[in-house]
Amino acid sequence: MAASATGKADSKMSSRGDLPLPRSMVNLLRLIEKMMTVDQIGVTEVARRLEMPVATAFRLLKVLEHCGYAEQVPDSKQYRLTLKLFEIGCHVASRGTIRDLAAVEMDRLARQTGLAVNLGVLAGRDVLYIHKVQTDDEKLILDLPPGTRVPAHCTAMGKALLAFSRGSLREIVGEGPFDQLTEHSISTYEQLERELEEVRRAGYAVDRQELKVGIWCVAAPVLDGKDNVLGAISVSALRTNVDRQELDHLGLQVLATVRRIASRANPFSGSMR
Amino acid sequence: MAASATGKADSKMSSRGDLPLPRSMVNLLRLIEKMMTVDQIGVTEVARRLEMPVATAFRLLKVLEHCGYAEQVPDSKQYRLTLKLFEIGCHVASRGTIRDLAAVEMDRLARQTGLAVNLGVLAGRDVLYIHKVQTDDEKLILDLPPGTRVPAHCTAMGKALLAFSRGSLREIVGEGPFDQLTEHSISTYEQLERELEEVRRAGYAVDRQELKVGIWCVAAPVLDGKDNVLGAISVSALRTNVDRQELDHLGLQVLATVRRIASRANPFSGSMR
DNA sequence: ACCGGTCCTTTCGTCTCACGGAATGGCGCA
DNA sequence: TGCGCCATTCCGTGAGACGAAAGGACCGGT
Repeated sequence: MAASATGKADSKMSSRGDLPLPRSMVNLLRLIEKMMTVDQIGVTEVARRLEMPVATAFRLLKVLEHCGYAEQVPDSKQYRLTLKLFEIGCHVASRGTIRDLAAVEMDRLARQTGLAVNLGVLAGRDVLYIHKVQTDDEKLILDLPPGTRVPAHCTAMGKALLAFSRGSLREIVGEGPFDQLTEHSISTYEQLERELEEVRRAGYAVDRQELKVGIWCVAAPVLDGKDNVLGAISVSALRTNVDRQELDHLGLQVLATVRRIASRANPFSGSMR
Repeated sequence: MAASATGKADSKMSSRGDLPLPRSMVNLLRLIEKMMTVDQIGVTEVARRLEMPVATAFRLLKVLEHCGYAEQVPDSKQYRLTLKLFEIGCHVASRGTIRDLAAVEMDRLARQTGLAVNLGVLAGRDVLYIHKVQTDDEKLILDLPPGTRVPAHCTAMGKALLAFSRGSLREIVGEGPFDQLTEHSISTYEQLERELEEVRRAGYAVDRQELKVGIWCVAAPVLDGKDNVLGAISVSALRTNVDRQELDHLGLQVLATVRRIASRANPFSGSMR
């Protein structure tokens, strides 16, 4: 992530405006992002929302349609995204991540504990959930479908990921103060730093109602041979169903799980974003 | 040096003939599709594979990078897709499909039957798998992760989808003959037509080793109020674990499941204005 | 039926800006 | 040390993206 600080020590001010990026292509991606939030959308509304003439919006939509990313609904002549992006997204997720490797072990852990198990990676300052295994009724408690983002600082998974990440913590999450999703959420940078130190000592992270009242989570990172963080596994439980001792036991179970996952991942090392 | 002898050939395709599509945007999408198949890729290889000058490939990659769709891995200065496309894909899948509605009922069915349960939709002549619920050991038998495509004519799910689809069968699957994935697969158009008639009569479809030897499947479509096909649910079992009677019973269970799913989907329907 | 509105679609002249050849500099390897 | 491969940058040029405006289908109201 490099960042800042004197990449090219010359006097050229390069704040941000001087990198000339083709507008048409950027607009195409902007259109995709707009379309993913709505069910279907017409040409003129695209033009309005993206601030471009209708002819341009029309051209963009036709490109998406021609390439199979969008389709025109017959009745209303509006456009909607097809599932092609879903296909692509699934490919990306099972290629660049440990999802497939982890799935089997996650099942085992879910069976052992009877709790919901999640797999996620760090995406900026958020946790991005990749895969989940949960037994029916847990859906009602806390459902984190694949593709969901949650601020890292208030989840066990996020803390596990942050604690073992390479980059500087400050660059990743910023200075704070952080949003508090519950009254128990971490809010200051110093608090987070102390917590992560504790996570590193224990090897796993604990979340006591920091994300949602009534929920406790335990999470541990999956590391490759060179201590890169490939992702993290978490289990979530109703606070009323576990006590402190069980929490420790859960921690050990999660640790055992991530070690088994790690041992399946030999040849790779890539750090996933 | 690599005589890139091939002159430009043409670029404007294609079936439509007279609609001029911006090459730059189409190339951007082509790049995404190429990148999804590899772990990481460099500028020159992109240029080679997509038959474009390196400067163009470089520009495309920078657009993806700037918009968060790709990142440059520090060591090898090559590029890889980030999980942004995964996020987008997940949004699309849970917006335009019945995945979320179906998930709970799929769990129930998996528990009742002890079998693997899949949800899919029709994508051209293929079935596109959206979601699955399976118990651990079934993974080894037949694993169809989300995003997978399988020819519709040789799966129970595909037949369930085709049987209740609106469009003309011939336009969807073509004339045949169809690929046979096993010796039991349907291969001719007439055979498929007869089979679909049977499916419409029974209300559910059966696959006896047409997709994979040793596997039997049962599937039924999820219909909305206006008999549009929203998707289909299937269960898969080892042939040695079920007999004919159980197959009928499975059919009824699947039918009950899809009806329950359909009853959850009142305000929405696959294609409303 | 008529009219006004909204939307999708098409056309066309203008000039932007994407293109692509070529040069640069870094890196690994023989 | 030199060679080869690579990512990155530069720049002149003309293909082609842009965007205003017109065309046409549809709808709801009067």
